[in-house]
Amino acid sequence: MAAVDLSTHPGHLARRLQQAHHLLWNTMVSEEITSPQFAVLNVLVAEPGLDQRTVGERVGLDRSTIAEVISRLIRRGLLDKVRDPQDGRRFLLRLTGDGLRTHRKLAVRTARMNQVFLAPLDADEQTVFLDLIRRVADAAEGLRHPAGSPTGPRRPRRPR
Amino acid sequence: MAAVDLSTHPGHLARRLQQAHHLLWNTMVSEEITSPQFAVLNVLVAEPGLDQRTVGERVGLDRSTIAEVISRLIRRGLLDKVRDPQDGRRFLLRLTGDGLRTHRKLAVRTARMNQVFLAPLDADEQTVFLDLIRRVADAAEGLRHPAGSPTGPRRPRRPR
DNA sequence: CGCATTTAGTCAGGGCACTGAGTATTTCAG
DNA sequence: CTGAAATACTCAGTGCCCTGACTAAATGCG
Repeated sequence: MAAVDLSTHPGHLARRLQQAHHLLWNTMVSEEITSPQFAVLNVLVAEPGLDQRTVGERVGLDRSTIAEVISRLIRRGLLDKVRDPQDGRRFLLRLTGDGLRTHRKLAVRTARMNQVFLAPLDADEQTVFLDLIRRVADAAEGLRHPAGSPTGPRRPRRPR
Repeated sequence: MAAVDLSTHPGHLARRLQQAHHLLWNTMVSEEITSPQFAVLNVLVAEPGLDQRTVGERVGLDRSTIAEVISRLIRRGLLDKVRDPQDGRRFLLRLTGDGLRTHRKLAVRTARMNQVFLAPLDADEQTVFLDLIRRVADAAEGLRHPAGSPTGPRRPRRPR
């Protein structure tokens, strides 16, 4: 019987943590707008007019996934997408009035939800918790793009 | 500009953590067998002959998701599913020889992967990390089934 | 016994997440 | 200027994850 204790496996715990968060989000924040969708709105509040790829980079989603999320937000009327006149490959993204209102409303609820979510930990532990997750996630992501500029403007590339 | 710093949001960090883990799993453990699939194999190593629902409960998956995961494992020939002669609703699950061998192989690699994943933290921090995640996830799950037995044998229920 | 309730599993539908292949546009070396 | 390479995006395919509606089997009260 070589079975392993899953509760010592960070991957398994990470999945359970995310599921727990998803559940709480649905009950305390919104059943319509998901957490990744909110993350996209949030990026565009700070930086209107970004293109899809960059938004995906900011929130940590690949090009395929960010395209789906964005199409749902557009369908809901929270976002607009227009061709970049300077670069015909890009689509520039901008919140609609509705998108901005939705973001404001959800931001409040999200803050409340985070408090409830972290309530089992005291203030010090909460800080440590976030810090440890960040360090592990950053390190693992770093294994993918070993060197390279940490997400620069991404304009020219030496063509060999 | 009421944008929020996502790096202080546990939900966002949890998602990034899981993505990072997924990536590392694919490169260090297996591209065929996923982490949830391994979790199912692992449960059945310790407790052969469980039914679907209970397996799902052990690994933290609802009945729909566990059904999909199990059907993939059966398709790969790692699992067998037979009707419970005692209870015609249930399917009893059991590893095949291939399933057992696969579990043994992956268990080794998983242990190595966990070390790499947690390498950015020192030994004490690793313990704290796992403990904090567990506490937050457990508490949030507890919000769903407010009272009730914590996953007992689930036999009789008082019928009002 | 007989029917309502509970329970195990399936199915449809929606959303997140990745890879790999393909299209259109831009950029740059020659 | 022209063709190769890079870039932004789309599409197909796979897998995880949930809810809600449904089917079939078991259970238990009356």
